[in-house]
Amino acid sequence: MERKLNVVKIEKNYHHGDLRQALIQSALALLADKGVEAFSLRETARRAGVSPAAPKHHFKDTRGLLTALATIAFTRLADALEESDAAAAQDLSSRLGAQGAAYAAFALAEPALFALMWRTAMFDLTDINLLAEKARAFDSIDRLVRGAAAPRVPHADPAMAPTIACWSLVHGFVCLMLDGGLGEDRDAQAQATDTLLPAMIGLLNIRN
Amino acid sequence: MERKLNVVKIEKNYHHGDLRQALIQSALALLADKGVEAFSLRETARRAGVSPAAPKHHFKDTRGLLTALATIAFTRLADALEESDAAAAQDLSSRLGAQGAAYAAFALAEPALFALMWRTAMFDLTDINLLAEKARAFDSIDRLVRGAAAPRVPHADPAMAPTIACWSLVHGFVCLMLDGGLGEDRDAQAQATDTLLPAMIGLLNIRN
DNA sequence: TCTCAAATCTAGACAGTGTAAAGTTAAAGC
DNA sequence: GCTTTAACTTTACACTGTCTAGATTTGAGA
Repeated sequence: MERKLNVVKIEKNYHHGDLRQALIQSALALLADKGVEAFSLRETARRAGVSPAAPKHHFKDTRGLLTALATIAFTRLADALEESDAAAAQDLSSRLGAQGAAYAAFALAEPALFALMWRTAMFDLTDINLLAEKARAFDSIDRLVRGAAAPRVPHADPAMAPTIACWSLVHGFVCLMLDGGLGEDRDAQAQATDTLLPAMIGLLNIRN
Repeated sequence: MERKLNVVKIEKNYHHGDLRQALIQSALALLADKGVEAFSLRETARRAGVSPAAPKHHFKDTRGLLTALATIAFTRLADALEESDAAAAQDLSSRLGAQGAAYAAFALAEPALFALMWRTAMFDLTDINLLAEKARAFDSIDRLVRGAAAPRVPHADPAMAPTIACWSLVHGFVCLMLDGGLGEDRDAQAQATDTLLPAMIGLLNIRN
């Protein structure tokens, strides 16, 4: 029954070929489908067509897989922020608006992935790749708010107030929206993102 | 062996007396101990000294219990916000600072309970008591930011920008801090709450 | 006081979960 | 071609939530 003639190995092999990548894809799909709370390693393996214990060879455990997913999430966020800033106009306020919109757009496009990023009990927060991507995202914000020439200081330093304020404002707004703080109406949420968010950013006294 | 003479029934009865309340207490303790992710209905029952299925009579399921806990959380937050405003000075900026500090203090004092409030997939977001307490908390913020005389409008209304901005800023800051966005150093976090948060609120253009 | 129904809890079971240990298969290295 | 090693399966165990049926206690009515 099984045709073994195909050069491209489509039929199920014992060795998968690139199971690691396949698992990540399954996991991303599962996450998007069911959300963070309903995520399951077994279901991920099932979707990839392998046994429940197969992932262990590529990720130590669920935590390991989720660490990889969170890293991907931070990569995508950092990319989105950098791109939005590169494409934006020259004046600061519109650049701030563009980056805020990019942040919100990313979160609304992949809410489960965005939620995972902040479920720090679920993955390894000290993972070096994850930290790098997270720092890249943060730097993108900081570079815009405090200026490319501003000296790097610890997060808790008073000089960081504008950056953290900007980040907090947008992050908080997005979280409240996704987590039911601003009602459940999807249309109202979209409208809030389009009109309310820029207005809110405009209330912030940022000048560099 | 068992002394039945005590008027106050201390020994273990088949009927617990007030299992509902006991379960809530166990659940709150468990939540504080292990966090939201590690919460378990069976463990809650175990701590209350009853069988795994006992909670069903008082809460339909885990979701039901968590809805009760989230309602308690919103009640406490609303209380804290109202009290802080009642005790604060008269000028707007210090009142804003006080309420922001109260919000942060609540979240830092009970991080797991605070986290639960926004895990909207875990409980019944349409519960009428929960909605009432949540609205009370929101009204406390809105009353301060937009003034007691300001007309009530939908959340997405442009007039809401100051309120949502204020809430988003503080909420986002607290979330970032609890979820590792601002590093893991507890001392730095405490310092950030004391010095950075007021500075950030000061950056907001609020006048009513 | 006795009885009986309702409320409350226990016991047992089932389908899920994560993951550890041991066995099987295929590929790679010599 | 043979052996080693990596990749995967199988099996098993301890958890989880929740369903069912049954046991116990309480309280209300006769």
